[in-house]
Amino acid sequence: MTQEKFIGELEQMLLLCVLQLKDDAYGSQIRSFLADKAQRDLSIGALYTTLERLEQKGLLSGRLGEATAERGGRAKKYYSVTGEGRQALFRSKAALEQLWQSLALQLAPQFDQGGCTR
Amino acid sequence: MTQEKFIGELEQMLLLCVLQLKDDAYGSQIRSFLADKAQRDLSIGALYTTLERLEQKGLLSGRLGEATAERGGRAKKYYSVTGEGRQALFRSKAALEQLWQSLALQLAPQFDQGGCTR
DNA sequence: GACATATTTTCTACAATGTAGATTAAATAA
DNA sequence: TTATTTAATCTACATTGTAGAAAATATGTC
Repeated sequence: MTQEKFIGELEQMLLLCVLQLKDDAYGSQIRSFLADKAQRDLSIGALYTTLERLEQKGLLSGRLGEATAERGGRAKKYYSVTGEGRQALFRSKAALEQLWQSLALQLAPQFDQGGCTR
Repeated sequence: MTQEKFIGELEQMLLLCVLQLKDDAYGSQIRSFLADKAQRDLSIGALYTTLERLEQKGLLSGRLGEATAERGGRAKKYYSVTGEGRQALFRSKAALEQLWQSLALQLAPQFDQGGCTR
């Protein structure tokens, strides 16, 4: 293939959530985190479908939680971002950032690209 | 509706391109701009389909170019970003940015959110 | 142990967005 | 009128976004 594949906006966000939740990145935590930090409310189904797809693409890896949980309910599935996932994330960030930077430059050409003005 | 609709990643990018190209935002220009600034190569079809959808959603408005062009070929269709388009764009930016900011904070808690370290 | 309850994931289905190739339209040039 | 040029539209399909219902699997209770 000649061009890298791009990941969707929600995929980017979920990758970021998992990255930040570290050892506590599973379904409902991820969902709350996203709602809290980005004001984006997902249904359960929407969440898991996307997590599953990210795993299939190799951008996330999932492992089942310990069997000896001190609570009721099914075992949690913990996710972590793979190296490939990190790459995809930073690539997406870079692409969007370059466009925003050009815009900032156009609006205020007296500032340099670093964007630090204080 | 209870939650604002989100726009796709490519939609964001095209909105940004149109914003920056100002009075010269039409098909092939937009396409070159995107390829140049964000290293994202789109087919003709992919480009116009997305522009068309953005127009239908009211995030872009299009008008046909002047009939008295000094060249061969069909009339250009110029686009501009509507107020609604601007809003959608900044909303998307904000959501993603908040997630990235949390991450930066986690990686380097000694720095404040402004991110300026020089 | 059967049954309620709690917690979390999977299944099924459809809508929206991303993508490309071929075709059409509309202007000028020969 | 026939090329040539420039640009947009059409058609079709793949990928990503979204939600509601169902299933799985643990603990608590009688």
